[in-house]
Amino acid sequence: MTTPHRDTDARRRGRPPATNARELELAALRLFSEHGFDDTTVEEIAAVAGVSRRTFFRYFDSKSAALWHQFDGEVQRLRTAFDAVSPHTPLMDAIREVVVGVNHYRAEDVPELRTRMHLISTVPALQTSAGPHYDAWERAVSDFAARRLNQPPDTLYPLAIGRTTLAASRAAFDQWLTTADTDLTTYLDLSLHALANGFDTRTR
Amino acid sequence: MTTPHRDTDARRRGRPPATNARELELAALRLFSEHGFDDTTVEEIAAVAGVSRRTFFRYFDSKSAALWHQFDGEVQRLRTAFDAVSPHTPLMDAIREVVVGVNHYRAEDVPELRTRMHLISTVPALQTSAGPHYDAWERAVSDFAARRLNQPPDTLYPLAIGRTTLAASRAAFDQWLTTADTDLTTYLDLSLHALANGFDTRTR
DNA sequence: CGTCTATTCGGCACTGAGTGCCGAATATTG
DNA sequence: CAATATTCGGCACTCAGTGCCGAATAGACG
Repeated sequence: MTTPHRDTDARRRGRPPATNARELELAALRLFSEHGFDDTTVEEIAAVAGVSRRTFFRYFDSKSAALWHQFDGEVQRLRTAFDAVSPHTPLMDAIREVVVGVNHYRAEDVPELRTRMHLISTVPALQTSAGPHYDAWERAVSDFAARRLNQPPDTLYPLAIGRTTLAASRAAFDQWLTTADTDLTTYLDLSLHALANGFDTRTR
Repeated sequence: MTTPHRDTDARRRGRPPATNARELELAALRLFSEHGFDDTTVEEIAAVAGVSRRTFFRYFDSKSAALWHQFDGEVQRLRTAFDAVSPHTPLMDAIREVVVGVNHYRAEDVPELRTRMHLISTVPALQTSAGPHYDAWERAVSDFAARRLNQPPDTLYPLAIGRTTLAASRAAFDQWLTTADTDLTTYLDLSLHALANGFDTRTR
């Protein structure tokens, strides 16, 4: 991850930044939607934000990274939510509540979220870039599970719980994308309940 | 996926292929291990196999695709195994048995498998390319679950089952990679049992 | 105000992945 | 031997990503 310029502004010394990650992200999101990911060059994204190609790569490691900016932010919100959860809530319940809680979006943010997730789940070149971002998300869950189970995070159970939690959540996202207007959190809750039930078809 | 030259040989007409996907895969695997993925150029891989750079891209869509050749083959073996499973075996049991069954490897194939999986799970540029390959694997499971549940494959339950099955299997693979010599299938069986139990910590 | 220093920006040059195109090479068919 | 089918190699091109360096622009300090 690039850590170029701290967003927290108390007016620093040198030349002020001409843009920021968020602005570049929005420019990328717009162009990707209009012309497609492959037919958009970094040059064009940078131009929309009013900076040079070189500067784009100071904010993002790759062309696709711009789309993962918000997602990466969710990882941090996940971790803080896990830190705040009651130690008496059973493990899988705690995970479900945290994931669902982090995914409450304001109505005005939903269209952008839909656009981004639609791109991520349809454009092959973007699926291709998902790996490291998903890993970080999974690790947040694995670390929590590891603390609860009193095991190292890279052992079977914590690993499996982190990975399957993301897997179930992604299924919920995909389902949400193809439906008209059911709430995202409804699908997340459903999918994570199913996970905690071992997909027992009798209990549905 | 590139479909360049049918491997099934009954001696066709034109100029005979100078290499094949398997040979290129082995060349890539060796160079990636020795010099690292990033420090290996497609030019070098092609040279080891005795062909030109241009020809490499006739067999694989990308430099990383060479490493996924065997994995992609497993998807087909998964599908045929699912077709052969007894309709009376409960869903999650069937999935576990099929996945475990497909992952029995001959002892002489294990070193190559370890090398490949180690590269896949440690090199960022390779994690980055995993998405589409994982998707195909998941879809094989989702399609089976969909038939069993009598639902379309792109609905919540089949989707979630396909994705979480891969997630649990990958956790088992990772655990197997970090241990010395426990059998892979042992971990797979453990992880998929845990999945079917909803990671109920009381039953362990 | 003038100078120093910190920080970002823009441009240049370079490597390497991936692609389109076309003629050369090499096989079978008749 | 001629026709046809198929793969190969090479060239040229676009674009992502990176290292480097000087220019630009701000605050700090005399």
